[in-house]
Amino acid sequence: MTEPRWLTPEQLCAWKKLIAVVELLPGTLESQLQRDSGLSHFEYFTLAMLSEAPDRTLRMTSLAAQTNATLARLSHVVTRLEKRGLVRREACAEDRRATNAILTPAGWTTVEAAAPGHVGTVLATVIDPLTDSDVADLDRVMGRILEVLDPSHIMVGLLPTDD
Amino acid sequence: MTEPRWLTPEQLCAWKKLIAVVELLPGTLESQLQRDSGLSHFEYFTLAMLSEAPDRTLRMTSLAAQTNATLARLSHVVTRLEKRGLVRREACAEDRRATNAILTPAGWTTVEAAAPGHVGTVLATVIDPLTDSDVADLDRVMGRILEVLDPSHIMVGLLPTDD
DNA sequence: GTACAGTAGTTGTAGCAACAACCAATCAAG
DNA sequence: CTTGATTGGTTGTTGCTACAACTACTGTAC
Repeated sequence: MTEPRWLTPEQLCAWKKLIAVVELLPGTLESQLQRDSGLSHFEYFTLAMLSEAPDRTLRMTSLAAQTNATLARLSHVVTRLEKRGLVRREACAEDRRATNAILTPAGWTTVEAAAPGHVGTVLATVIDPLTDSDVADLDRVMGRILEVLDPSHIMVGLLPTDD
Repeated sequence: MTEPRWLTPEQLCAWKKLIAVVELLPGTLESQLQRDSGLSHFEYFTLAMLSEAPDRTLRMTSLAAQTNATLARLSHVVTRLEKRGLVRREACAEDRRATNAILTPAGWTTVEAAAPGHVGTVLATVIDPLTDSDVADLDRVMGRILEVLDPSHIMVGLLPTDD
């Protein structure tokens, strides 16, 4: 085995901060959504993706890709959302293997109601502490990391538009 | 209800990238550690904290603080690590309510063996894609976000030193 | 048309984390 | 010393995710 590389003090310091954010941020978002809207972040995200889709409808496979989930995980989650009346399933006419997930009116109401609180949390925890130039740096640095983590750029559309 | 604030396009773009990193990075670290060392990231982190502590010993409460875990979660994890012979418990002499967690020799060997692979993954996914100036920006921006997420700076010591 | 590989999705199971209930030891007040 | 509050830690339950097995359908080759 070759002598392993190590991090410089500057790299270590930055790394520690990144890992701390990675550990703490999901919990913050999760608990706000859970408390204010009774949704996990993944559930919110799933509803949000559907709310932006044409006819508020997406194939399970494509919804799984947009939410960065496995089909199995998505299937379980959609089952729960279906039981709560926020989403319904429908057989796909063109390909009878396929299933469409459709946002119900109740689901639309739910995601519309949840969005402002969620965005408020994002603003408070991430955006407001940063200057415009910080935001630009964040964008650039995360972009470089993503080139490694997600070379095919599957993670794209997020958050619903307000309008 | 007041008109909710929204993100500017630049902010939204940076936010999307941050959230993508936050979603993808843990899985990458997790699977490397699981595959190469049979440890979850949290287990590795727990062992790493102990390996840096004086006498490789820490009170459960203080270990929980350093790993950003609840006492309940830590207790379960230490039980598992104890069954694997990587950690042992010992009643605390000064305060008989307290329990010390102690890294065993086998635990030390395990964390020493796991560290290079883990650090290699960190380098490959996060550090190497960045310039020195990117690293400095990352440090500054994450620092600002952490001021909100973790004002008391509990998350500090990480990763073992090589030596 | 039928055999076979690949695609779409569901479901069962096992393992881990969050939450809450719980026990034991300490500390402070009278 | 004994009551009550606090701290330190463990354990049981519940819910969610990963993994693997399975069904069902499609398309292609023969």
